Amino acid sequence: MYADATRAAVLDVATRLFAERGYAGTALADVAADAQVTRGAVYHHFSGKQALFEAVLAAQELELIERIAAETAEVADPWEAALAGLESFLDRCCDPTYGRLVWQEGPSALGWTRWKECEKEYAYGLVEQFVHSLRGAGYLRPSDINTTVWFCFQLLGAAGLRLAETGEEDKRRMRDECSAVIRAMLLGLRGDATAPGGG
Amino acid sequence: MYADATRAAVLDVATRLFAERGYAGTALADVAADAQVTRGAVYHHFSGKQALFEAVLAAQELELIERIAAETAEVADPWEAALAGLESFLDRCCDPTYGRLVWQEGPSALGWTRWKECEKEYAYGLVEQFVHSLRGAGYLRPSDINTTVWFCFQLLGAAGLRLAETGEEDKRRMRDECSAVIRAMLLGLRGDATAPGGG
DNA sequence: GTTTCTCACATACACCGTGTATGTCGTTAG
DNA sequence: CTAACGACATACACGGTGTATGTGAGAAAC
Repeated sequence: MYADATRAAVLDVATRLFAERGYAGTALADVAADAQVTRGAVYHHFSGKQALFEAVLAAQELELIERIAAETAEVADPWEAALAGLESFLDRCCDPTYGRLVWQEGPSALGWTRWKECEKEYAYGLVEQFVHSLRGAGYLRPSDINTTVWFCFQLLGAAGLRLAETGEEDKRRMRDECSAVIRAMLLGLRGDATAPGGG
Repeated sequence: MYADATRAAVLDVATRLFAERGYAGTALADVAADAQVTRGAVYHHFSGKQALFEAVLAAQELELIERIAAETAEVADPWEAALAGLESFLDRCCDPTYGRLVWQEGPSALGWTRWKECEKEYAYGLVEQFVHSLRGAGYLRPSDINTTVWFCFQLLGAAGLRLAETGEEDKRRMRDECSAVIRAMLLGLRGDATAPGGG
């Protein structure tokens, strides 16, 4: 019963190829060939190209939210928890495939609407939680919460993209620069304008 | 000599269809049909689908940067000029097609790299100018300027997307909410943390 | 133990969309 | 009058998705 292994191999190859060549630039024939099966096998396990991509995406996002949940669980203060989540996210984005798949290929491949639907389950939902808890703790100046969530989410996406296109040698530095700019912008959202350095 | 009229008609229809159905969802046959010509005419005036889209994009962006240049020319203070540019941009984004074409379909249609190349000429370049003048005037806390430009650019994109997906009846309110959140985030980038209300 | 059923794939094909090569018609220049 | 060129239309080749059908191995039924 090698079915699971086949499925995993297809998913693995698809992850790599979608990240390397993009969604449109990757034919299912290429995926099948690299996984050493035929297109028939791919269609047996996934209902189509888009479904395969969504599976790839889900795997990427699940890995992220588990990591973030683990690293923010012990932090009591919502603001500190959000910053911890940010750092965790930025670390994940240093993986070249993550940012490309989720932030770049995602909207392009699934279409704007469908992508956002998927994201609701993962990154977007996570940001929503953090922002709500920040507001609950009185950290945010009053403005429409959904709009705030949206801009925070896009801020993370901007970092993901930036890191995805940054060469391996500059990645560490870029990660820290992204962190600094995002932190500064987030401070702008606070009702109080005092900045506690970092951490 | 109806060549110019034909070209304009194709460009016009393409703008509408790309905005309504997306890049991938629009076949050149549909464009040709709506413009009451054949695909041959489309290929006569544009070298291909991507080139047609780039022409559509360029027209959208040119309209924007002219408007922004006009409305910010008389503002002396760089910070106020940037805010004036922001307002002008947000107004433009209330046109349902602009945000969708530039921020949503753009990267998807042209691919990440090519889109950014195109944007350098238009919106991205404009943001770059504003940020440089802000830094020149000492408004920005020291951090990597390119990263700052990038995040500001993406902040605008986030607003463009948000407004593109907002219904006509909520657009005015959403516009103002976007303005408020962006202004707050921008204040976070200032060296001084004092917020002069708005304006 | 042979038949049958189903799972996991492979093969073959129909359809759609792009791009390109070629054909046609009207206008203009010499 | 014809030769050339611009502005299209027509026809076709190619690549890619999705779907329908074929096949072989193993489990289940009897």
